[in-house]
Amino acid sequence: MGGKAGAASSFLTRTQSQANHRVTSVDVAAESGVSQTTVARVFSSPDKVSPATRERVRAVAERLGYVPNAIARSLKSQRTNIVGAVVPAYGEYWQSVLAEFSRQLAERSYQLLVFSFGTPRDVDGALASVAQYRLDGVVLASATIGQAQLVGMRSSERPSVAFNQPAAEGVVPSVSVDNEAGMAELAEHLVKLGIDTAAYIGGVSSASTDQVRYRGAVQTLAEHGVACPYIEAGAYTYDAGYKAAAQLAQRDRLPDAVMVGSDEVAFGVLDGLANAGISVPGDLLLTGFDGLPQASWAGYDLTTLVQTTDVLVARAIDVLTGPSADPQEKPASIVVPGSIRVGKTTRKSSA
Amino acid sequence: MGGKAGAASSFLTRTQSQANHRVTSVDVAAESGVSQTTVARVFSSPDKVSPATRERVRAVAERLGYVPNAIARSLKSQRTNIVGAVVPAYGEYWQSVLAEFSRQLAERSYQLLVFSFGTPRDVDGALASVAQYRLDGVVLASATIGQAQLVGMRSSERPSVAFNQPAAEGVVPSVSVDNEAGMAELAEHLVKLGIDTAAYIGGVSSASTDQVRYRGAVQTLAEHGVACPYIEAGAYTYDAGYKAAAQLAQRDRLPDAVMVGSDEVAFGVLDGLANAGISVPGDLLLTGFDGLPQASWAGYDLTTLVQTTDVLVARAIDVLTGPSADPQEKPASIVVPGSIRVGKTTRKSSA
DNA sequence: TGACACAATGACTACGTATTCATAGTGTCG
DNA sequence: CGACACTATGAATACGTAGTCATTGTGTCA
Repeated sequence: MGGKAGAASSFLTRTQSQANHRVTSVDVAAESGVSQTTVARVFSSPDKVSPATRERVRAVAERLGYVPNAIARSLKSQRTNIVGAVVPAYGEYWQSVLAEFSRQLAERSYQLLVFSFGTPRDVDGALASVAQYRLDGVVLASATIGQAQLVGMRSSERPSVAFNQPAAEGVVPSVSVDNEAGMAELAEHLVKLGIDTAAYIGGVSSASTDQVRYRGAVQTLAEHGVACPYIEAGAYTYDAGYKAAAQLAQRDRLPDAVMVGSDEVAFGVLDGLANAGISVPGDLLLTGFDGLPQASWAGYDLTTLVQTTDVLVARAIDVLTGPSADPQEKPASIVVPGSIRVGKTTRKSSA
Repeated sequence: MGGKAGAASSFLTRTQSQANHRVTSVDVAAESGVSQTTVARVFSSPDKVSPATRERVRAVAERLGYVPNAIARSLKSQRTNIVGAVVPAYGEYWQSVLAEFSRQLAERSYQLLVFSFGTPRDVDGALASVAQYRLDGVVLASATIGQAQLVGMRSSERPSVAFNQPAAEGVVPSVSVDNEAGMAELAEHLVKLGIDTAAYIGGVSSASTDQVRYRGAVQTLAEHGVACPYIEAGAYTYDAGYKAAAQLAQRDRLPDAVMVGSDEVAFGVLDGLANAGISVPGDLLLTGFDGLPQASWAGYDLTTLVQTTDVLVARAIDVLTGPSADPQEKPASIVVPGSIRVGKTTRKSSA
C-alpha cells in the first residue's frame, strides 16, 4: 500500500467521481486490498469468490465507477459477444430482418454490429471491415454478395451464415425461406382462381432470390399452360414497382395476374396500377412476396408469401452459435417453409 | 531467423493457408524480415514506411492471410471506430432511423453497434452493456429513457447524443426535430381548412415526444378556439391506432379532424376508420407525424410532418465526432425544423 | 494426528496492436 | 567537412483483462 496505485485510488475515493479517469480492475484491486485476479473473477465468475470478498469488491467497484472493459476482455478471451451483419443499406425487408436479428440476439445477450453497404461494389469494403473485428459470427444478408466473396468467408475460421441467399447454398452454411416452393404455392393459388395469362415483376434479375422465385412461378404456371414473362423493375423499391406498373398499363392487353418478387415492389405496383386506372383485383390479380407488416395493413391487404422471419433468424443464430461443423463436410443449407397469406388483391369482388 | 516465430511463419508459407491460425503482425514481421512496428505502420500510417518495404510487407501479409485485429487496435489506441445506438426493438420509425445512421456512419467508416431493448425496463441492461464497450460515441434513441439514466450518461466521458428526445434537452447533448413547431404547423394547416373540433391520438402519454407534440397541437388550436382532447393509443403501432380508431368511431359526434402523434399509428387509424365506414378526408381530416416513406405511398398519401431524418442523423453524428464540448458548459440542444407534407387525408374532395 | 480434497486467492503472463523513444542512415548547407 | 534536419526503422512498453499455475488455509476422514 501507499504505492502508485494506492495513491491514485485514494484520489478517486476523495472525489467520489464516477468516471474520473480510466478506472481499471487494478484500481479496484488496490482500493479493496485484493489482487486484480480476484476483481476480474468477481465480474466474470463470481461463484469462485467468497461472498464476503465479492460484496466488498462490488461495493468498491461501484464507488469508483468501475466498468469492465469489454475490448480488453475480448482480446484476452477471444470472444466478442458480438455478431456482425453485412446487409444492404436500403429496403424495408432488410430493415425488418435486421430488427429481428437485433431482438433475438439481445435476448441471448449478444450485440449486433451492422456493416451496411449502399451498392454491391461496397460489399468488399464491408467484408474487409468485418474481418478485422474478430466477431463470434457473421450474417451475410444480401443476394448481391458474389460467389467469390462467399468462398473467402468459408475459409475464415469464424462461423458465418448466408441469410436468404440461394446462391450461397452448398458454399456457406445458409438459411433461407423456401423461395421456389413459396412462389409455386402463390402460382397454384392463382391458377385455382382461373387465370389464363400472367406476368412476373422482379427487382434485379441478377439476384439469386429473384431467379429462384421466378423459377417457382414460371414452372408451376407452365404446368397449367400459363405463360409468365419476366419484367425487371430494376430495384427492390416502391418507386421501381410504381414505374413498372405504369409501363405495364400501357400494354394493349393486360395479364390476368401479376406476380411480384417482393412486397415493397408490389406496393408500388399496386399504387402504380391504381394511378393508371387499373383496379386490383377487378382488372387483374396481384401477389407479393416477403410478408412485410404493411402487407397485412388494411390499406394494402396484399396476397403474399409470408416469411416466418423470426424462425429464419432463430435458425441462423443457431447455426452461428451452435457447434461449428466439420470443415470438410458440406455446409448445412436450412430451408424454412413460408406460409401463404391471401388478401384482397386476389379476392374476386364477390368474396 | 530460425526462432520460434520464424518456424511458425515458414509453416504458414508452406501451407499457403489463408487463415490457418491466428496470423499476427509478428508473424508477418518475421516472414518479411522487419519489425512488428513496421508491419503495424504499413497498415495504420503507410506514408511513414518506405515504398519498397511497404509493398514487400503487403505482399507477405496477403500471402499469409494477415488481417489486422481491430480489437487489439482498439485496446491500444482507445478508439473503436464504432458508434453505439440504444434503440427500441420495435417500430417503423426507429428502424428507419437506425438504417439512416448505419448508412451515414458507414460513409465515414464507422460501424454501428446496436443495443436494442424490448421494453423500457430493458433499457438499464442495454445501457450497462453499452458502457462496457469503449465506444467512440453513443446514440440514445428513445423517448422512454429516463432522466436518471441520462444523467448517468452525461458523467461518462464518451460523447453521447440523445436523438429526438425532448426530455433530454439540457441534460445531454441532443438533436431533435422541432416537435412542437411541427405539430403547430399541422394544426395551422387544419385551422385554415376550417375545422371546429379536433382530437389528438398519441402513442404513449409518458413519452416526452408525445407530450411536446400534443402541446404544439393544443396550443395552436386553442388560439383559434378549437378544443383538442388527448386520446392514448397505448403503443406506437399500427394495431394500437386501428383500435383507437374503432373506439373513436363509436362516439356520437366525430371531430372534424384527428391529429395523430406518429405515422405508424396514423396508418392504423386510417384503416380503422375506413373499416368503421368513416371516410377520410370526407368525414374527417387526418394528420400524422414523422414522414415515413409509406406516408408518401399513394395508398395512404398521408398529410404529415416530414422529419428530415438525414439531416437529424448528420447533426447527431457531428455532435459525436466533433470536438467534445466543455463539460462545464450546458450541453448543446440542436433543433431541426421539419417540413409539412400535404396529402389527400386533408384535401377536401374538390382538390 | 497426518494425509488429502477443496475452496480462496495471488503472482505472472499472454492476447495483438500502437506509441513512445532511440538509433542508424542520407542528404543539404554554410 | 562538420553540423543539422529528416527519413526509415527497431526495441521496449502499455492498453485492461482472463487464464494458468502455485500457494495458503480449512475441514474431513482414516
